[in-house]
Amino acid sequence: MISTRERILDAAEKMFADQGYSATSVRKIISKARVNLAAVHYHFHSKEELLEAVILRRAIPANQERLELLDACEAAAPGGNPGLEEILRAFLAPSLRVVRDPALGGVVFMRLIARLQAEGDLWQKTVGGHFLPLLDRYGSALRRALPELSQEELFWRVHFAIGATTQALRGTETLELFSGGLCRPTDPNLILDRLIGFVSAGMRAPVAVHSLSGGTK
Amino acid sequence: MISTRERILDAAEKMFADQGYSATSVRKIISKARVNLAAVHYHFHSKEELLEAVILRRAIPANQERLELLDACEAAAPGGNPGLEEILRAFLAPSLRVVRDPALGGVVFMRLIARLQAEGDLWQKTVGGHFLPLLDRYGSALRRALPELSQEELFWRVHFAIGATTQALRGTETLELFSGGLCRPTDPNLILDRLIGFVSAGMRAPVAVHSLSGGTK
DNA sequence: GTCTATAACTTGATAGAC
DNA sequence: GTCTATCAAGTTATAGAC
Repeated sequence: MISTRERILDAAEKMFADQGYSATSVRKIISKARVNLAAVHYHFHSKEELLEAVILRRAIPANQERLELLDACEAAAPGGNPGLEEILRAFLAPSLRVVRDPALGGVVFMRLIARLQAEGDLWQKTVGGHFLPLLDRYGSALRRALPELSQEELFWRVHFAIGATTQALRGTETLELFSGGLCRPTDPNLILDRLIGFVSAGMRAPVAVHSLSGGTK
Repeated sequence: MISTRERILDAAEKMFADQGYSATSVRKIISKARVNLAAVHYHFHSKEELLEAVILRRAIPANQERLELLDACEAAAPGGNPGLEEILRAFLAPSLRVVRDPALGGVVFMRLIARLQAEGDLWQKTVGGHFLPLLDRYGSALRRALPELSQEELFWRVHFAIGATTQALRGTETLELFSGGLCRPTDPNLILDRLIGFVSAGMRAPVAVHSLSGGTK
Protein backbone atom coordinates (compact mmCIF):
# COMPACT_ATOMS: atom_id res chain seq x y z
CA MET A 1 0.00 0.00 0.00
CA ILE A 2 1.35 3.38 -1.01
CA SER A 3 1.87 5.94 1.72
CA THR A 4 -0.50 8.85 2.13
CA ARG A 5 2.32 11.19 1.28
CA GLU A 6 3.03 9.49 -2.02
CA ARG A 7 -0.62 9.31 -2.93
CA ILE A 8 -0.91 13.04 -2.46
CA LEU A 9 2.18 13.67 -4.57
CA ASP A 10 0.89 11.42 -7.36
CA ALA A 11 -2.52 13.02 -7.47
CA ALA A 12 -1.11 16.53 -7.26
CA GLU A 13 1.37 15.86 -10.04
CA LYS A 14 -1.32 14.68 -12.39
CA MET A 15 -3.73 17.46 -11.61
CA PHE A 16 -1.19 20.29 -11.66
CA ALA A 17 -0.07 19.00 -15.04
CA ASP A 18 -3.57 18.69 -16.45
CA GLN A 19 -5.19 21.83 -15.14
CA GLY A 20 -2.38 24.07 -13.98
CA TYR A 21 -1.35 25.06 -10.50
CA SER A 22 -3.91 27.66 -9.58
CA ALA A 23 -6.82 25.92 -11.25
CA THR A 24 -6.17 22.87 -9.10
CA SER A 25 -7.51 23.21 -5.59
CA VAL A 26 -6.18 21.20 -2.70
CA ARG A 27 -9.64 19.73 -2.32
CA LYS A 28 -9.66 18.32 -5.83
CA ILE A 29 -6.32 16.75 -5.04
CA ILE A 30 -7.43 15.10 -1.84
CA SER A 31 -10.55 13.74 -3.44
CA LYS A 32 -8.51 12.11 -6.17
CA ALA A 33 -5.91 10.85 -3.72
CA ARG A 34 -8.63 9.62 -1.35
CA VAL A 35 -6.99 11.25 1.64
CA ASN A 36 -8.02 13.81 4.18
CA LEU A 37 -7.69 17.53 3.65
CA ALA A 38 -5.59 18.05 6.76
CA ALA A 39 -3.11 15.41 5.62
CA VAL A 40 -1.89 17.73 2.89
CA HIS A 41 -1.10 20.49 5.31
CA TYR A 42 0.41 18.05 7.75
CA HIS A 43 2.85 16.69 5.16
CA PHE A 44 3.53 19.77 3.07
CA HIS A 45 2.44 22.80 5.09
CA SER A 46 1.02 24.67 2.12
CA LYS A 47 -0.14 24.28 -1.45
CA GLU A 48 2.98 25.96 -2.80
CA GLU A 49 5.31 23.68 -0.87
CA LEU A 50 3.33 20.76 -2.19
CA LEU A 51 4.08 21.89 -5.72
CA GLU A 52 7.74 22.19 -4.88
CA ALA A 53 7.78 18.68 -3.44
CA VAL A 54 6.05 17.31 -6.53
CA ILE A 55 8.76 18.69 -8.74
CA LEU A 56 11.81 18.04 -6.63
CA ARG A 57 10.90 14.38 -6.22
CA ARG A 58 11.63 13.91 -9.91
CA ALA A 59 14.00 16.73 -10.71
CA ILE A 60 16.68 16.11 -8.12
CA PRO A 61 17.62 12.58 -9.20
CA ALA A 62 17.23 13.49 -12.88
CA ASN A 63 19.56 16.46 -12.57
CA GLN A 64 22.03 14.39 -10.62
CA GLU A 65 22.02 11.88 -13.46
CA ARG A 66 22.50 14.66 -16.00
CA LEU A 67 25.68 15.71 -14.28
CA GLU A 68 27.00 12.16 -14.12
CA LEU A 69 26.23 11.52 -17.77
CA LEU A 70 28.09 14.66 -18.76
CA ASP A 71 31.06 13.63 -16.63
CA ALA A 72 31.03 10.21 -18.26
CA CYS A 73 30.86 11.49 -21.79
CA GLU A 74 33.55 14.08 -21.17
CA ALA A 75 35.78 11.37 -19.72
CA ALA A 76 35.24 9.24 -22.82
CA ALA A 77 35.64 11.99 -25.40
CA PRO A 78 38.97 12.77 -27.06
CA GLY A 79 40.45 15.81 -25.31
CA GLY A 80 37.55 15.78 -22.88
CA ASN A 81 35.42 17.61 -25.42
CA PRO A 82 32.35 15.66 -26.44
CA GLY A 83 30.46 16.67 -29.56
CA LEU A 84 27.25 18.65 -29.62
CA GLU A 85 24.95 15.67 -30.13
CA GLU A 86 26.56 13.79 -27.27
CA ILE A 87 26.07 16.72 -24.92
CA LEU A 88 22.44 17.11 -25.92
CA ARG A 89 21.87 13.41 -25.47
CA ALA A 90 23.41 13.41 -22.02
CA PHE A 91 21.08 16.18 -20.98
CA LEU A 92 18.00 14.66 -22.52
CA ALA A 93 18.49 11.01 -21.61
CA PRO A 94 17.06 11.44 -18.10
CA SER A 95 14.05 13.26 -19.57
CA LEU A 96 13.59 10.37 -21.91
CA ARG A 97 13.64 7.89 -19.05
CA VAL A 98 11.04 9.94 -17.23
CA VAL A 99 8.82 10.04 -20.28
CA ARG A 100 9.08 6.31 -20.86
CA ASP A 101 8.40 5.30 -17.29
CA PRO A 102 5.06 6.19 -15.75
CA ALA A 103 6.57 5.35 -12.35
CA LEU A 104 8.91 8.29 -12.86
CA GLY A 105 6.08 10.59 -13.79
CA GLY A 106 5.87 9.85 -17.49
CA VAL A 107 4.60 12.47 -19.90
CA VAL A 108 2.51 13.84 -17.09
CA PHE A 109 5.55 15.17 -15.32
CA MET A 110 6.99 16.67 -18.49
CA ARG A 111 3.71 18.41 -19.14
CA LEU A 112 3.88 19.89 -15.68
CA ILE A 113 7.39 21.13 -16.28
CA ALA A 114 6.37 22.68 -19.58
CA ARG A 115 3.50 24.43 -17.91
CA LEU A 116 5.54 25.82 -15.08
CA GLN A 117 8.25 26.92 -17.42
CA ALA A 118 5.71 28.99 -19.33
CA GLU A 119 4.54 30.54 -16.08
CA GLY A 120 7.93 31.96 -15.20
CA ASP A 121 7.13 33.30 -11.77
CA LEU A 122 6.17 29.93 -10.27
CA TRP A 123 9.08 28.29 -12.05
CA GLN A 124 11.61 30.53 -10.42
CA LYS A 125 10.02 30.26 -7.01
CA THR A 126 9.94 26.48 -7.08
CA VAL A 127 12.68 24.97 -9.17
CA GLY A 128 14.52 27.52 -11.24
CA GLY A 129 17.40 27.49 -8.78
CA HIS A 130 17.85 23.75 -8.97
CA PHE A 131 18.74 24.01 -12.64
CA LEU A 132 21.37 26.70 -12.36
CA PRO A 133 24.34 24.46 -11.41
CA LEU A 134 23.48 22.28 -14.40
CA LEU A 135 23.58 25.30 -16.62
CA ASP A 136 27.14 26.04 -15.63
CA ARG A 137 28.49 22.63 -16.48
CA TYR A 138 26.51 22.16 -19.67
CA GLY A 139 27.17 25.73 -20.73
CA SER A 140 30.91 25.26 -20.69
CA ALA A 141 30.68 21.93 -22.49
CA LEU A 142 28.60 23.60 -25.19
CA ARG A 143 31.05 26.45 -25.50
CA ARG A 144 33.82 23.99 -26.23
CA ALA A 145 31.67 22.09 -28.71
CA LEU A 146 30.71 25.28 -30.56
CA PRO A 147 33.77 27.52 -30.26
CA GLU A 148 32.79 29.61 -33.27
CA LEU A 149 29.81 31.05 -31.42
CA SER A 150 30.11 34.10 -29.21
CA GLN A 151 28.93 33.65 -25.66
CA GLU A 152 25.87 35.75 -26.39
CA GLU A 153 24.98 33.92 -29.57
CA LEU A 154 25.28 30.62 -27.73
CA PHE A 155 22.89 31.72 -25.00
CA TRP A 156 20.30 32.73 -27.54
CA ARG A 157 20.50 29.38 -29.23
CA VAL A 158 20.24 27.53 -25.96
CA HIS A 159 17.16 29.60 -25.30
CA PHE A 160 15.55 28.54 -28.57
CA ALA A 161 16.62 24.95 -27.95
CA ILE A 162 14.90 24.94 -24.59
CA GLY A 163 11.72 26.04 -26.34
CA ALA A 164 11.90 23.27 -28.91
CA THR A 165 12.67 20.71 -26.22
CA THR A 166 9.82 21.78 -24.01
CA GLN A 167 7.47 21.53 -26.94
CA ALA A 168 8.78 18.08 -27.82
CA LEU A 169 8.52 16.62 -24.35
CA ARG A 170 5.22 18.14 -23.42
CA GLY A 171 3.29 15.52 -25.28
CA THR A 172 1.91 15.26 -28.72
CA GLU A 173 -1.76 16.15 -28.40
CA THR A 174 -1.39 19.45 -30.23
CA LEU A 175 0.77 17.89 -32.90
CA GLU A 176 -1.64 15.00 -33.38
CA LEU A 177 -4.45 17.49 -33.76
CA PHE A 178 -2.86 19.72 -36.35
CA SER A 179 -1.23 16.89 -38.26
CA GLY A 180 -4.66 15.32 -38.60
CA GLY A 181 -3.53 12.24 -36.70
CA LEU A 182 -0.52 11.67 -38.94
CA CYS A 183 1.95 12.20 -36.09
CA ARG A 184 1.16 9.91 -33.20
CA PRO A 185 2.98 9.26 -29.94
CA THR A 186 5.42 6.70 -31.19
CA ASP A 187 8.54 5.52 -29.46
CA PRO A 188 9.94 8.39 -27.37
CA ASN A 189 13.37 7.37 -28.64
CA LEU A 190 12.31 8.43 -32.10
CA ILE A 191 11.04 11.75 -30.86
CA LEU A 192 14.36 12.32 -29.13
CA ASP A 193 16.29 11.51 -32.31
CA ARG A 194 14.24 13.98 -34.27
CA LEU A 195 14.59 16.62 -31.60
CA ILE A 196 18.34 16.24 -31.39
CA GLY A 197 18.56 16.45 -35.17
CA PHE A 198 16.57 19.66 -35.20
CA VAL A 199 18.27 21.31 -32.28
CA SER A 200 21.83 20.44 -33.22
CA ALA A 201 21.28 21.78 -36.73
CA GLY A 202 19.81 24.95 -35.28
CA MET A 203 22.71 25.42 -32.93
CA ARG A 204 25.19 24.96 -35.75
CA ALA A 205 23.44 27.45 -38.03
CA PRO A 206 25.78 29.95 -39.66
CA VAL A 207 25.99 33.13 -37.63
CA ALA A 208 23.76 35.68 -39.30
CA VAL A 209 25.19 38.99 -40.37
CA HIS A 210 22.60 41.33 -39.03
CA SER A 211 21.67 44.30 -41.10
CA LEU A 212 22.77 47.51 -39.44
CA SER A 213 19.53 49.40 -39.69
CA GLY A 214 17.05 46.63 -39.06
CA GLY A 215 15.43 44.27 -41.56
CA THR A 216 15.99 45.41 -45.15
CA LYS A 217 12.79 43.68 -46.19
CA MET B 1 -11.12 58.75 -22.99
CA ILE B 2 -10.89 55.02 -23.56
CA SER B 3 -14.12 53.07 -23.41
CA THR B 4 -14.93 50.88 -20.45
CA ARG B 5 -14.81 47.87 -22.69
CA GLU B 6 -11.29 48.63 -23.87
CA ARG B 7 -10.07 49.36 -20.39
CA ILE B 8 -11.28 45.96 -19.28
CA LEU B 9 -9.60 44.27 -22.21
CA ASP B 10 -6.30 46.06 -21.54
CA ALA B 11 -6.26 45.21 -17.86
CA ALA B 12 -7.30 41.62 -18.46
CA GLU B 13 -4.64 41.13 -21.11
CA LYS B 14 -1.90 42.30 -18.82
CA MET B 15 -3.05 40.33 -15.82
CA PHE B 16 -3.79 37.10 -17.68
CA ALA B 17 -0.31 37.34 -19.17
CA ASP B 18 1.38 38.06 -15.86
CA GLN B 19 -0.41 35.68 -13.56
CA GLY B 20 -2.23 33.23 -15.77
CA TYR B 21 -5.92 32.84 -16.45
CA SER B 22 -7.14 31.09 -13.36
CA ALA B 23 -4.92 32.97 -10.95
CA THR B 24 -6.44 36.22 -12.17
CA SER B 25 -9.81 36.94 -10.67
CA VAL B 26 -12.34 39.20 -12.33
CA ARG B 27 -12.15 41.38 -9.26
CA LYS B 28 -8.44 41.98 -9.67
CA ILE B 29 -9.11 42.98 -13.26
CA ILE B 30 -11.81 45.49 -12.42
CA SER B 31 -9.72 47.08 -9.73
CA LYS B 32 -6.87 47.60 -12.18
CA ALA B 33 -9.22 48.81 -14.91
CA ARG B 34 -11.06 51.07 -12.45
CA VAL B 35 -14.45 49.83 -13.58
CA ASN B 36 -17.37 48.15 -11.93
CA LEU B 37 -17.62 44.41 -11.45
CA ALA B 38 -20.93 44.16 -13.27
CA ALA B 39 -19.47 45.91 -16.32
CA VAL B 40 -17.39 42.84 -17.09
CA HIS B 41 -20.38 40.58 -17.16
CA TYR B 42 -22.36 43.12 -19.08
CA HIS B 43 -19.77 43.38 -21.86
CA PHE B 44 -18.41 39.83 -21.93
CA HIS B 45 -20.93 37.60 -20.14
CA SER B 46 -18.29 35.46 -18.47
CA LYS B 47 -14.64 35.30 -17.56
CA GLU B 48 -13.94 32.78 -20.26
CA GLU B 49 -15.53 34.90 -22.97
CA LEU B 50 -13.46 37.80 -21.71
CA LEU B 51 -10.31 35.79 -22.31
CA GLU B 52 -11.49 34.93 -25.78
CA ALA B 53 -12.16 38.59 -26.55
CA VAL B 54 -8.73 39.57 -25.24
CA ILE B 55 -7.08 37.21 -27.66
CA LEU B 56 -9.23 37.67 -30.72
CA ARG B 57 -8.80 41.44 -30.61
CA ARG B 58 -5.14 40.90 -31.54
CA ALA B 59 -5.14 37.54 -33.26
CA ILE B 60 -7.75 38.16 -35.94
CA PRO B 61 -6.01 41.10 -37.64
CA ALA B 62 -2.58 39.49 -37.18
CA ASN B 63 -3.68 36.24 -38.79
CA GLN B 64 -5.32 38.14 -41.60
CA GLU B 65 -2.04 39.89 -42.23
CA ARG B 66 -0.18 36.58 -42.16
CA LEU B 67 -2.33 35.29 -44.99
CA GLU B 68 -1.85 38.44 -47.03
CA LEU B 69 1.91 38.40 -46.54
CA LEU B 70 2.08 34.81 -47.69
CA ASP B 71 -0.01 35.65 -50.75
CA ALA B 72 2.30 38.52 -51.52
CA CYS B 73 5.48 36.56 -51.16
CA GLU B 74 4.12 33.67 -53.21
CA ALA B 75 3.12 36.11 -55.95
CA ALA B 76 6.62 37.56 -55.98
CA ALA B 77 8.53 34.28 -55.84
CA PRO B 78 9.74 32.48 -58.96
CA GLY B 79 7.28 29.66 -59.69
CA GLY B 80 5.14 30.84 -56.79
CA ASN B 81 7.39 28.97 -54.38
CA PRO B 82 9.04 31.24 -51.86
CA GLY B 83 12.02 29.99 -49.88
CA LEU B 84 11.89 28.75 -46.32
CA GLU B 85 13.19 31.95 -44.77
CA GLU B 86 10.68 34.05 -46.66
CA ILE B 87 7.81 31.89 -45.45
CA LEU B 88 8.99 32.06 -41.86
CA ARG B 89 9.38 35.79 -42.12
CA ALA B 90 5.87 36.23 -43.51
CA PHE B 91 4.47 34.31 -40.60
CA LEU B 92 6.52 36.06 -37.97
CA ALA B 93 6.37 39.64 -39.23
CA PRO B 94 2.97 40.30 -37.62
CA SER B 95 4.24 38.86 -34.33
CA LEU B 96 7.17 41.20 -34.58
CA ARG B 97 4.89 44.18 -35.10
CA VAL B 98 2.88 43.18 -32.06
CA VAL B 99 6.01 42.85 -29.95
CA ARG B 100 7.32 46.22 -31.06
CA ASP B 101 4.11 48.12 -30.53
CA PRO B 102 2.68 48.31 -27.01
CA ALA B 103 -0.56 49.55 -28.56
CA LEU B 104 -0.87 46.14 -30.21
CA GLY B 105 -0.24 44.35 -26.96
CA GLY B 106 3.54 44.26 -27.05
CA VAL B 107 5.43 41.51 -25.30
CA VAL B 108 2.56 41.26 -22.88
CA PHE B 109 0.33 39.76 -25.50
CA MET B 110 2.99 37.33 -26.67
CA ARG B 111 3.52 36.22 -23.10
CA LEU B 112 -0.17 35.53 -22.84
CA ILE B 113 -0.12 33.49 -26.02
CA ALA B 114 2.85 31.50 -24.78
CA ARG B 115 1.10 30.77 -21.55
CA LEU B 116 -2.12 29.66 -23.16
CA GLN B 117 -0.26 27.55 -25.62
CA ALA B 118 1.34 25.67 -22.75
CA GLU B 119 -2.04 25.14 -21.18
CA GLY B 120 -3.47 23.26 -24.15
CA ASP B 121 -7.03 22.94 -22.97
CA LEU B 122 -7.70 26.68 -22.72
CA TRP B 123 -5.85 27.24 -25.96
CA GLN B 124 -8.10 24.97 -27.90
CA LYS B 125 -11.25 26.33 -26.31
CA THR B 126 -10.37 29.91 -27.04
CA VAL B 127 -8.24 30.33 -30.13
CA GLY B 128 -6.89 27.04 -31.43
CA GLY B 129 -9.51 27.03 -34.16
CA HIS B 130 -8.58 30.45 -35.43
CA PHE B 131 -5.12 29.21 -36.34
CA LEU B 132 -6.15 26.16 -38.31
CA PRO B 133 -6.85 27.90 -41.64
CA LEU B 134 -3.41 29.48 -41.39
CA LEU B 135 -1.88 26.08 -40.88
CA ASP B 136 -3.29 24.85 -44.17
CA ARG B 137 -1.85 27.64 -46.24
CA TYR B 138 1.52 27.78 -44.52
CA GLY B 139 1.75 24.00 -44.40
CA SER B 140 1.51 23.68 -48.15
CA ALA B 141 4.00 26.50 -48.70
CA LEU B 142 6.45 24.74 -46.40
CA ARG B 143 5.93 21.43 -48.18
CA ARG B 144 6.95 23.06 -51.43
CA ALA B 145 9.94 24.75 -49.83
CA LEU B 146 11.16 21.51 -48.26
CA PRO B 147 10.14 18.79 -50.73
CA GLU B 148 12.72 16.34 -49.42
CA LEU B 149 10.84 16.00 -46.12
CA SER B 150 8.01 13.54 -45.68
CA GLN B 151 4.75 15.00 -44.52
CA GLU B 152 5.26 13.47 -41.09
CA GLU B 153 8.82 14.70 -40.71
CA LEU B 154 7.69 18.18 -41.69
CA PHE B 155 4.98 18.24 -39.04
CA TRP B 156 7.45 17.26 -36.36
CA ARG B 157 9.80 20.02 -37.35
CA VAL B 158 7.01 22.58 -37.40
CA HIS B 159 6.17 21.38 -33.92
CA PHE B 160 9.71 22.01 -32.69
CA ALA B 161 9.77 25.33 -34.51
CA ILE B 162 6.64 26.44 -32.72
CA GLY B 163 8.36 25.68 -29.44
CA ALA B 164 11.43 27.72 -30.30
CA THR B 165 9.27 30.58 -31.53
CA THR B 166 7.11 30.65 -28.46
CA GLN B 167 10.21 30.73 -26.32
CA ALA B 168 11.70 33.54 -28.38
CA LEU B 169 8.64 35.76 -28.35
CA ARG B 170 7.67 35.21 -24.77
CA GLY B 171 10.17 37.69 -23.50
CA THR B 172 13.69 37.45 -22.34
CA GLU B 173 13.49 37.46 -18.54
CA THR B 174 14.57 33.84 -18.23
CA LEU B 175 17.32 34.28 -20.77
CA GLU B 176 18.56 37.43 -19.07
CA LEU B 177 18.65 35.59 -15.80
CA PHE B 178 20.59 32.57 -16.92
CA SER B 179 22.91 34.48 -19.20
CA GLY B 180 23.83 36.64 -16.22
CA GLY B 181 22.55 39.74 -17.98
CA LEU B 182 24.59 39.17 -21.10
CA CYS B 183 21.53 38.77 -23.30
CA ARG B 184 19.24 41.73 -22.93
CA PRO B 185 16.08 42.70 -24.76
CA THR B 186 17.64 44.38 -27.75
CA ASP B 187 15.96 45.20 -31.01
CA PRO B 188 13.21 42.63 -31.65
CA ASN B 189 14.39 42.59 -35.26
CA LEU B 190 17.61 41.06 -34.10
CA ILE B 191 15.81 38.41 -32.09
CA LEU B 192 13.76 37.58 -35.14
CA ASP B 193 16.85 37.24 -37.30
CA ARG B 194 18.41 34.87 -34.81
CA LEU B 195 15.24 32.88 -34.48
CA ILE B 196 14.82 32.51 -38.22
CA GLY B 197 18.44 31.42 -38.51
CA PHE B 198 17.96 28.78 -35.86
CA VAL B 199 14.63 27.48 -37.07
CA SER B 200 15.46 27.37 -40.75
CA ALA B 201 18.64 25.43 -40.02
CA GLY B 202 16.67 23.03 -37.84
CA MET B 203 14.05 22.50 -40.50
CA ARG B 204 16.69 21.80 -43.11
CA ALA B 205 18.54 19.29 -40.92
CA PRO B 206 19.42 16.04 -42.69
CA VAL B 207 16.75 13.43 -42.14
CA ALA B 208 18.02 11.10 -39.43
CA VAL B 209 18.23 7.41 -40.13
CA HIS B 210 16.63 6.02 -37.03
CA SER B 211 18.05 2.88 -35.56
CA LEU B 212 15.66 -0.02 -35.92
CA SER B 213 15.71 -1.21 -32.35
CA GLY B 214 15.91 2.07 -30.48
CA GLY B 215 18.96 4.08 -29.55
CA THR B 216 22.14 2.02 -29.90
CA LYS B 217 23.81 4.63 -27.74
C1' DG C 1 -0.56 10.55 11.64
C1' DT C 2 -5.26 10.97 10.71
C1' DC C 3 -9.58 12.88 11.27
C1' DT C 4 -13.84 16.50 11.88
C1' DA C 5 -15.21 20.98 12.23
C1' DT C 6 -14.86 25.48 11.22
C1' DA C 7 -12.77 29.99 10.64
C1' DA C 8 -11.91 33.62 7.44
C1' DC C 9 -11.98 34.86 2.95
C1' DT C 10 -12.35 34.88 -2.32
C1' DT C 11 -14.54 33.25 -6.22
C1' DG C 12 -17.84 33.92 -10.66
C1' DA C 13 -22.21 35.42 -11.50
C1' DT C 14 -26.81 37.90 -11.18
C1' DA C 15 -30.93 40.74 -9.76
C1' DG C 16 -32.66 45.00 -9.84
C1' DA C 17 -32.35 50.17 -8.90
C1' DC C 18 -31.00 54.20 -11.47
C1' DG D 1 -24.65 51.27 -19.59
C1' DT D 2 -23.42 51.64 -14.98
C1' DC D 3 -23.98 50.88 -10.29
C1' DT D 4 -24.82 48.42 -5.30
C1' DA D 5 -25.98 44.52 -2.94
C1' DT D 6 -25.97 39.90 -2.49
C1' DC D 7 -25.86 34.85 -3.49
C1' DA D 8 -24.11 30.27 -3.41
C1' DA D 9 -20.13 27.91 -3.81
C1' DG D 10 -15.52 27.18 -3.33
C1' DT D 11 -10.87 28.58 -1.42
C1' DT D 12 -6.52 27.88 1.90
C1' DA D 13 -5.49 26.99 6.29
C1' DT D 14 -5.83 25.71 11.28
C1' DA D 15 -7.42 24.09 15.96
C1' DG D 16 -8.11 20.31 18.56
C1' DA D 17 -10.12 15.47 19.33
C1' DC D 18 -8.62 10.76 18.74
